[in-house]
Amino acid sequence: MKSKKNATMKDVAKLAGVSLGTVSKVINKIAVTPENQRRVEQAVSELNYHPNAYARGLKTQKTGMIVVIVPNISNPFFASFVDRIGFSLKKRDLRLLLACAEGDPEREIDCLRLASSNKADGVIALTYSDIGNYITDDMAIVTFDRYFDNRNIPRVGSDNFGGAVTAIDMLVRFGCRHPAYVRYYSPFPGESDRRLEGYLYACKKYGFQPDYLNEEANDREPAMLREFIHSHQTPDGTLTFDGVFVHTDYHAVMLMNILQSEGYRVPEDVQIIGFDGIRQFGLPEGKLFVSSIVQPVDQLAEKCVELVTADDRSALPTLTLLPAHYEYGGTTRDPQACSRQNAENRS
Amino acid sequence: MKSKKNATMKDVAKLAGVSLGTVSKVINKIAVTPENQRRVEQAVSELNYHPNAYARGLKTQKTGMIVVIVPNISNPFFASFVDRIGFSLKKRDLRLLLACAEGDPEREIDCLRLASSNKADGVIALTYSDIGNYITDDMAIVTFDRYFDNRNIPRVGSDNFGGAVTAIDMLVRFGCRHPAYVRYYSPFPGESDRRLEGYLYACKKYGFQPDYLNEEANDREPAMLREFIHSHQTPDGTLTFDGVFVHTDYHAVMLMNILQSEGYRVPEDVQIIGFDGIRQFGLPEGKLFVSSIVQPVDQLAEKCVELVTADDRSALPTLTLLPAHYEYGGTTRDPQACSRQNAENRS
DNA sequence: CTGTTAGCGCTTTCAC
DNA sequence: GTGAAAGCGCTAACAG
Repeated sequence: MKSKKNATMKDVAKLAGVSLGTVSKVINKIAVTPENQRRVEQAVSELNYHPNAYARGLKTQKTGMIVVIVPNISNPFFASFVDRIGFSLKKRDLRLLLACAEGDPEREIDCLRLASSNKADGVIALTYSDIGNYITDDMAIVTFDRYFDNRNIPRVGSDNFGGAVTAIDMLVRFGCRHPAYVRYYSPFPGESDRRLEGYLYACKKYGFQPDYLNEEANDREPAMLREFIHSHQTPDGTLTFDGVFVHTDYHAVMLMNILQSEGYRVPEDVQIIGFDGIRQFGLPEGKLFVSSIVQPVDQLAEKCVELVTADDRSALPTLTLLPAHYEYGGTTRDPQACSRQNAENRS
Repeated sequence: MKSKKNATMKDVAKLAGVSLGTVSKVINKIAVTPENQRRVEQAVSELNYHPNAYARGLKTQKTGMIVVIVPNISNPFFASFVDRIGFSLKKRDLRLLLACAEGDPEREIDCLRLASSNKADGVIALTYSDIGNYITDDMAIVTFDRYFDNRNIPRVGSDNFGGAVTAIDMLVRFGCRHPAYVRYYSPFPGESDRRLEGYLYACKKYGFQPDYLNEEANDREPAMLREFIHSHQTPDGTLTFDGVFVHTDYHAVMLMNILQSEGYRVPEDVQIIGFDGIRQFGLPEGKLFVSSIVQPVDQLAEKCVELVTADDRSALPTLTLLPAHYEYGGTTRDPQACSRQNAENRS
């Protein structure tokens, strides 16, 4: 077992007393005589033989690997997305080649190349860089959320518009009459832009005056939130909004902390609903940081894998939207959830 | 560009009017005449040529890929570990093949096989399954924390003993006189077992009576914590411990929630220090969930990569321990941190 | 420095 | 069914 070179198909053939082709057939589950089948299997286990993936890949031009590009994996949403992708891939006996771009477009382009250089059979990309021009028409690629100009790349995402409408519906149901919206956006167009549209649509539906913060992601995010709060204070210190739908859970928590440090109570004075459904410690049953519109990560991942592995890529849907749902996370005056929680505490 | 087969080295050679070997040299950065260099480069870009990784791998028996095995990637500690591994790998122009075992030993063994079947050059394993017997002597493998019997597998981890001692040192410095310890452990031996030893050592050092909960991970963890609390209540409701060092941040939060639901204040009545240093939303500057002994994830990852890529594996250290440090996260009566935080809130 | 050539380990015709 | 043989695209050893 020590430093011995790996057994090759040739070795197996010799030991089994059959030809190379026969061994290959057994490995690839093609019919051979039971006798030969047995002898080959015997030799395989005796030599602890495992087919060399590279030789096989060279021949078949298939690698069994899918590149997954995400900005990073520390972000809990990306993490759970990758986690579920891995799960869906595994079901199909595929491997996950992870590429964390860390905001470096070079890195993403490099990963895209993996697909061209036959190191991977497909790419699932969740990216905020401008790599549209490096995507060649022949590669199997699916993007999450992100839209690329001039290209017919299948896109998968949550129903952001519907999710936003749900957020406002919920805030209204829980007593809000002045729901605001806060968003820091990436400069790249994607499906999550629909959250603003959903907010505006819901405002019109309820006859509310839209009131929102809509800025590009930047370093002054907390400061801007503070300013937003101050600019909505009446002389007696109360706020002109009583609920906020926030573009992401991350910013929802940021807003909550700032509101609290300014002496406002959440959810008593201001109710908050975020977006993403990020759970503490990444546990499937983990607590949400805030009440949120939860993205259906499992199904999103499965859909991405389904599309990237599709046999016929010519008939793929350009856009696939999956429903996101509201879930209580402590920052809404949700009567049902509150009573449920009390019950849990008693247990 | 559409459906055209990828250009091969042969195509490049023909277009450039040189031989295969010359092209290969250019690709592998071996000296050729400037004229040939130019012509080959020209042809390469003209044909958009990329070397086929599988053909190359077949020849060189190198793949440029490292398998990273973790239980999952939703757990923030594993996520940031993988994130940093990716970073260290990238510096060396290596790729990360991610395997989330999801507690399935079969899956881990399968990944180990990748290394044998030449699909990967090495393995970094953070695992809680019993896969020791499937590790062959010839594979480049490094484990995080986990110890395998009878095998000389390089191990990397935090200085768990030292970290535990620091935890108690800190609790004492912040006024504790009765620090307890709580731990739910995995049945597999690893370096993190040293946390208990560190606790016991520190108790002896300070002349404290050790007082701890030490159980295997199970489904009744919250219930057992509640029982632990109840069994430490004096008739007037106060607790016989005034600080708890908890084996992980995750359980530290669990304990904190239960203590609070029982009417105790953290850190006023009970101070808590966890272990791991998990940050909210995985941000490098993110808030800790609890005061904690922070594992040096960056250095741990770098060390793992360093060891797995070492040229001479015969002289590798069997164990490499990196220092973990205390960091304030709201659950200790840390005077310095409190004042710092107040300053921040004012900003 | 260059071109030629022999494989790396496997799959896949193709006659038998 | 089976075995022989021709490559997949690349690297490395060799003679020129």
